[in-house]
Amino acid sequence: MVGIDDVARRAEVSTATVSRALSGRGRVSEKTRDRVRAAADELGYVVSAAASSLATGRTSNIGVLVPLTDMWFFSTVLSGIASHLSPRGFDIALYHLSDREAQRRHVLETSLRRGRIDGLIALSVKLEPAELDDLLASPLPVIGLGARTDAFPTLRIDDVEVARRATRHLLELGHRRIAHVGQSTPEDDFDIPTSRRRGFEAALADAGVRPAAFVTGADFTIEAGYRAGRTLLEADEPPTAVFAASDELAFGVIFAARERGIRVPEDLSVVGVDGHPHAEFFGLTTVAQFPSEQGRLAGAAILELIETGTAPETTLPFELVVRGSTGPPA
Amino acid sequence: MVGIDDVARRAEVSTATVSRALSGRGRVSEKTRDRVRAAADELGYVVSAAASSLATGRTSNIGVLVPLTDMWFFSTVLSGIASHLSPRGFDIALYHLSDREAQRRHVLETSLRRGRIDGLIALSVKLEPAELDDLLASPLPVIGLGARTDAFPTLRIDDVEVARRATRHLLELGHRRIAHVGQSTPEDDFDIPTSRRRGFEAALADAGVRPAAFVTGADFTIEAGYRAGRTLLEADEPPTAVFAASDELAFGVIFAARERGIRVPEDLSVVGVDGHPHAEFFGLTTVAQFPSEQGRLAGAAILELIETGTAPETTLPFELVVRGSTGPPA
DNA sequence: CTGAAAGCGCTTACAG
DNA sequence: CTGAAAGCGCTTACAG
Repeated sequence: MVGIDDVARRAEVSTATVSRALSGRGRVSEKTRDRVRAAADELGYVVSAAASSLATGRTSNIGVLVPLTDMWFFSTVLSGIASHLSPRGFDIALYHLSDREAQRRHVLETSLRRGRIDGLIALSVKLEPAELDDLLASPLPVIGLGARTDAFPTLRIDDVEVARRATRHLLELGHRRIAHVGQSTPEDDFDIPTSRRRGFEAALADAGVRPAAFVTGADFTIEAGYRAGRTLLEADEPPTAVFAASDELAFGVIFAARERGIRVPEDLSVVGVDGHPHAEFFGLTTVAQFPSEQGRLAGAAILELIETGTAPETTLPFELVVRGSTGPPA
Repeated sequence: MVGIDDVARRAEVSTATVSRALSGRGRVSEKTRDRVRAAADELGYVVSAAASSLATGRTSNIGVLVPLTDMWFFSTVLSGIASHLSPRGFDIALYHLSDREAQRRHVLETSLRRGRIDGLIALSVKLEPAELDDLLASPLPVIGLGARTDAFPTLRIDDVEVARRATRHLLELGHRRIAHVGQSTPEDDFDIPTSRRRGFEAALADAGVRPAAFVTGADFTIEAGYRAGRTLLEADEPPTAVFAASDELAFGVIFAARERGIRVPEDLSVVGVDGHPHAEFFGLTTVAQFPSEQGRLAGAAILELIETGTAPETTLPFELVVRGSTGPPA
């Protein structure tokens, strides 16, 4: 590997000058700078990440902590993050957080603490209090995206409002037997699925309508939606409308309906959340969010936090997109 | 940050002994080792990645080079890679490769050469010859997954065979007017879409059947499949069967058929490639591959390549899964 | 089995 | 504007 000494020799300057010329920090005459750059180019010199990082304490590397689920959403956010960070010279380190206790501890107590990253973006991650302490015990700047927490600045859509908006849409169409499909856990006020359920309940309460049914164990997959849909539609008095906590869930509900010969939207209206690229093809009414843009904003926020020490709490936009999967009840 | 000196002081040994005790390299008495470990635990000491990497030349970090497309496939492969590497103490660095020339050069000439990673997994990446030279000019071990190349060891399904299998299935059902939807580029013999087209053509040639139609500009998205489907089905003599180069494409074709009131499979049979989790819900017949397992194998292969200097060329398994989207022609 | 010391390849006060 | 030198925090021959 060609090192800084090779460049210094070729440009006939000291390594200190090479470092200054290439990094842009410190004064270097234009003439010298050009000579150094030329030498570096000719030799194909690239600064060693480890050496530079050891000397400066900075890594030009941002970690992204992701749960293992909801592939479309996270990969879209990731590409948004990359599109902001990559042009600014930052690399991305990916940290998966599984459900396995030991694996999670290892990531939080070891992987994230090796000093490999300058900051962390935590995507919709739900951490136990002890895990949160682990994370906060390190001096690592952290930006959250999605889940609510007071522990670090977070970008998020207002999930309660999102759910309210979707549910109100069904109410306005005249529905009164409305079910919800999601993954809320009653003990936890802070996670995304539970906020969406609360918004659903709040919208119904405002209208003086009682929820027709809940399916709450459903993680955000098409399979879970399908199972939930079957359960709901087999009931004696099935709902005329379903608010699903994600588009994938909604797709599953639609498949379950189709299988039973229940027409959408004539017999059953379905609304989701996300703005998944497939939603258009399903004709799915949904509350769209914008994960790619969210990723860009998260990239900007972590750089700001690193540089200035603070970053604002940000509420992200969403938008009801009405398509053919919702209509008035029969 | 607590450093190796703090641990050495607390355990009353030298830093050399701390290093040996914690890394497991070199002889250390059991008693000393326990004392060092206890001290490290109490202090919450984690080895600095930069310092360790500078001293050893190893990073415990593997790069993954991904194109920006086909989210489901790549995120599934990624999680397979993580599931192999993470328990072995390796982190993952993500490198996006866009279509932008300047961005690509930067990744290949700079990002990948900072010495940040011990090896690279290149996912279905199609590189220009000059780009390939860039990549090979560095001493970085590389494993390919997907695209064929002689430049480094590659794990791949035999895409020609995959396409043959799918097409033969349609022929065996009795179809003779069969179209193909994909993204092949006639100039390039080595990429995945073109191999799939060749397999399609070969299977038809074996049966003495002429292709009904091609749509070749279609990247592997549901949108492209929808557009291709419309084009094919508007023709004077539409095909009775379609082989789509990916499941997402196939979904799009199915939506296009549904929109025109063309029944699947009575009026149109559709077969895809991938084994996408939605395929089951569409009742899509497909040639399934196993991206999560592919990721695990790629993780194992790159570690083997780093350790031994060689890794075998590997052909990955696939499997025709017959569902309701294919049947005999009317 | 253990320690003192050199060295990994940069960056950056400090002098000039 | 430029250079000599210390230092970033580890690892690892080399001695003992």
